Amino acid sequence: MASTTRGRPRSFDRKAALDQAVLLFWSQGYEATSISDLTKALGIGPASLYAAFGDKKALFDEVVDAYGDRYGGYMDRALAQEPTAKQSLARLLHEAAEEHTRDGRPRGCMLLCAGENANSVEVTEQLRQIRAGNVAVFEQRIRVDVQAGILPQDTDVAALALYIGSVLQGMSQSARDGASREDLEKVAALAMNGWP
Amino acid sequence: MASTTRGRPRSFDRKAALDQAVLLFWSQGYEATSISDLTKALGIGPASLYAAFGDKKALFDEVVDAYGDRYGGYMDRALAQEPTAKQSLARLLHEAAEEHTRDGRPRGCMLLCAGENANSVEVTEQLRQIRAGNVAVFEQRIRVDVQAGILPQDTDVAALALYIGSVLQGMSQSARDGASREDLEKVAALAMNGWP
DNA sequence: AGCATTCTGGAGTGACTGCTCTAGAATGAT
DNA sequence: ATCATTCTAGAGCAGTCACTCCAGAATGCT
Repeated sequence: MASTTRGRPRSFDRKAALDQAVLLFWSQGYEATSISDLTKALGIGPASLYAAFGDKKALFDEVVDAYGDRYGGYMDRALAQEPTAKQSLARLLHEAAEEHTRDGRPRGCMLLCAGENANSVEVTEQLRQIRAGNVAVFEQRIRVDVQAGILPQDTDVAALALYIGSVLQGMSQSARDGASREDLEKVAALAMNGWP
Repeated sequence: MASTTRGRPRSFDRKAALDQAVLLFWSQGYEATSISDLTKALGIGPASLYAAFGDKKALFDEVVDAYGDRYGGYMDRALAQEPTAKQSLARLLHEAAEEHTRDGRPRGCMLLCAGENANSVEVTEQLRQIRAGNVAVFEQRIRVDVQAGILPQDTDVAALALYIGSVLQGMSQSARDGASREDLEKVAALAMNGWP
């Protein structure tokens, strides 16, 4: 470390600042989180924030990446570590019930929450495509099981993937609305009842 | 009619203006819809809008009512016109698939969309409570069937109601994200597979 | 016709938005 | 020590926000 850079050193921890920004955007959304909110929370001036991250959208891009790294890992693990698509997605839903209701962080999924009602179409569309990407990953995982004969050949793969994605979004919203982990576990269990 | 009121008559159709306001708040959300958006869409000045509706929040309250009247009736009908809770809620989900994807109106459910990421906690909470009220109605309907012996005595009524509510919210979000009516019909069908 | 009443258009309110400018402070290299 | 470099604090930018003021226009009542 100690990357020898000239000039006055930054007076705040960039990584800690990014963490704070994740929490703010997560709980309030992109549009409703102002630069002033961020600088107040971080205890720095706007110039420092702009020097470190560029403009608001660039900061948000970093926030989205950081969110995936720090809070989104359970998805990949569930998909990778279970033998069947059904077990993978059941585990994914159950872990989502936990992740969406953890104490000390905003409720629900940031990829869903932060982009709603943003005046910036760009942000809305960005998160939308990440969500669509997740559904596409579900679809791939399910297709593997169909080809392996674990699921029937005539399985409507896309419909199943969208189903899981929709339930996930519904759980996220219910978490925001105050549902407990136990509540959401039951939702996840009921949702998997519908699985072929 | 011709309610004989003195003074200069209003130059615009109040009901049509309210309709327009519903569409704007529905598609953009409470916070992201500015008074300027509304006055531009209606072709009137801000003073006229304020004289007719009060402030932004009062207008939104009327919008919420109007939305329920004009677009929310399918819920009550589904709950009232089917013999069992299962049939009621299955119909509700299938009709939601249709309602959430109708051409010529914003996608999804306004009661979910409009309040997200609003700086006004009041608005967020207002819509949240309407949603909670809907889940409570589902719960009542299910409980009737339990008491009638149609559903097992040990049915977790609250969990089932939250399940339907969550799926509904997920469908609304998926509709916003571009899912077609057919896509959502399949989601609804899969969701009802999980029903006891 | 004259008056009280109600609405309209346009300008304007203070507060906030994302963002930038400027002066100076703190560093590494020379 | 000096210098280029990088950062910080604070004021300030134009633009937008919800909302209001005001003069005048359009009505019903008398």
